[in-house]
Amino acid sequence: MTTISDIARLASVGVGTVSRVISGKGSVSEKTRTRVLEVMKELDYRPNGVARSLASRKSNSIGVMVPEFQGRYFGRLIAQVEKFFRAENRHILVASGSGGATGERDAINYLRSWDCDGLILYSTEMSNDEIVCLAEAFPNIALVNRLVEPVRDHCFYIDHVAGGEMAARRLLKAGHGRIACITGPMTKDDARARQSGFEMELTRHGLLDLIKVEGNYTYESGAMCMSKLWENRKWEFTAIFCGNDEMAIGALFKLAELGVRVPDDVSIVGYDNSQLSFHTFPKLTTIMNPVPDIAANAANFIRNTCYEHNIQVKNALKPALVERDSVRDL
Amino acid sequence: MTTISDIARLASVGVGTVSRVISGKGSVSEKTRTRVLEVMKELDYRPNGVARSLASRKSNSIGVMVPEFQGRYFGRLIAQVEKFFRAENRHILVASGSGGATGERDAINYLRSWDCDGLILYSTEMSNDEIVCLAEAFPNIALVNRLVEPVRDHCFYIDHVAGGEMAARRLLKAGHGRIACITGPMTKDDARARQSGFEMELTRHGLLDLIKVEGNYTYESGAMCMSKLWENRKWEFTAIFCGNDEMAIGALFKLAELGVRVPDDVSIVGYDNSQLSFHTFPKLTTIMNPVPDIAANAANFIRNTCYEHNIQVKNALKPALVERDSVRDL
DNA sequence: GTGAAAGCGCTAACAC
DNA sequence: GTGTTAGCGCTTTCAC
Repeated sequence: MTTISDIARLASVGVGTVSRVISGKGSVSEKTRTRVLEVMKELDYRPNGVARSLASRKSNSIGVMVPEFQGRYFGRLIAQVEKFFRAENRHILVASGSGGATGERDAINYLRSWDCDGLILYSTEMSNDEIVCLAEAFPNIALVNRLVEPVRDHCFYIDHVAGGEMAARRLLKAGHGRIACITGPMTKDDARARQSGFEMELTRHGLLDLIKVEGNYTYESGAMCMSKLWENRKWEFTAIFCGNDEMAIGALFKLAELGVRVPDDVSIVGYDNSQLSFHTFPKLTTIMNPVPDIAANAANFIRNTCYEHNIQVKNALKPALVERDSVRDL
Repeated sequence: MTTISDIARLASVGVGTVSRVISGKGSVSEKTRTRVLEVMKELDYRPNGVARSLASRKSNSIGVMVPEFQGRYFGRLIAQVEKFFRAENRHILVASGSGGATGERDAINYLRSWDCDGLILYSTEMSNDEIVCLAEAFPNIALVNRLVEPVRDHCFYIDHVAGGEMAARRLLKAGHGRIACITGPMTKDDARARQSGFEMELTRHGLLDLIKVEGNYTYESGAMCMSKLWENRKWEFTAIFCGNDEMAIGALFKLAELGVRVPDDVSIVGYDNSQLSFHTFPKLTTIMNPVPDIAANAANFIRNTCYEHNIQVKNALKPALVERDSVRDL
């Protein structure tokens, strides 16, 4: 392996000089600079990042922790964050917190042990207290898709109440008055927020009753809830709001089996704008998670705290309605 | 930040001893060991991975390069690889080669600069020559989803010819005799292999002519090719083989618009077993990419070369048919 | 079983 | 402008 002193020796300069041409900091005469560069090229020299990081106490890399690598959502998040940092020649370290709080803790420890300058965390399992502790010990931290009150400046989250309201407004606008809901698991903050935004908006328009079934965000549960809704429907609904797209697609599938046409017989609004929602028939009207916004704001927050930027950031990001073909105007 | 010498001082031992209890190598008396462990816990000591890596010339982490983070495929690959290494307390570094050969080179250089013990690469843009060069300079390398002849031991790829044959056999078994194809881009090795396997199997059964249109693997192109096929169909086909699921779903969508029923009027076989294929109506019969196999074999290859394992690995992995609802038996 | 000391490849401070 | 040198936090001999 070629090291900096090999280069220094062959170029007949000191290691300090080589270091200066590598980093571009400090001044080097054009002549020496060229010579050093030549030797570097010739030997295919690649500065050792580990040593640089250790010596400078700065790794120029930021750690990203996601619950898992699968799923379109996390991929998009990672991709977006990476784009930002790659643009300024920094890198990201990715770790998955697969499997509960312990996994997440491990992943974070790993990231910290590699001297990440900053951390972007999508933690679903760790407790609020633990996160507050972490943020005290290591302030260069951005929390994604989660609001932890004591450290709200570090949080970049979606205003799901607003999202629920948007869904409701769309259905109201189309003239639907009898609406069913397939909600996400009520143990989850985001599921509750979506639903409460939805119901609040309905209430504001004088629509006080609706029927709902609780699912668990999976395709299967969507189909099952749909069956339930359909079997004992003394209550004739014309539209369904689903807590996420997967369940909406499960419902869509069940409806197709039942011979019910969407949107002719019943309208559906999903939530998440997942890739799937674009590939169904009919294409799903849904609420878009502003992943790029979240990623951008979290990344900028880290750039501010770690790399002396001074960019305005927004913590609560608004979702948006994506109009497609699953809602029919009455 | 707590360092190893802080621990040594507080536990009244030398740094060497602390190092031994951290690594578990060498012998330490039970008494000292306990004391050191206590101090470590008390100070929330986290060994610095960067320093360890530099000192030991071994990072216990392996680099993974994928073309992009989005898409189900890469997520699954990364997740699988990570599972293997996490199980033995090692970690993965992920980088995306977004944007052509340069991006891939950058990503690989980055991974190497961090002293990765081994590399698992999903390169789509770099030339064979360049890969051979790389493999000479750095032999701890596994190539995923690609066959580069001179270094075939390092390659873990799918036998797409076999996949094409499977698709053909399924359709043949159902009694289809007039078949249309929406192929992937013929510039791509895998698209050609899929198609040639398909055609070879047909030929073996005496079916010599078929109609085909070339797509580019996207949803949109699937829909467009389907239109083309449908418009000027002097040729009455009863089945379609698509080069991947995305195009198959595009075709499905177009067919639904056209009022053509699947599989009643026409059968479809896709390729890839993407998540999407499970969420369509009807569910898509398709060919499964053995991602877990690929990941496992590539990971084991690296474990053999980097970490003294001795596991049997297979280079050419066979896909499999996934039977669902888009093929009708005539 | 344990401590001291010499690096790992680099940066940064300091002399010149 | 440039070379020298002292670390960065750790592992790994090598004595004891």
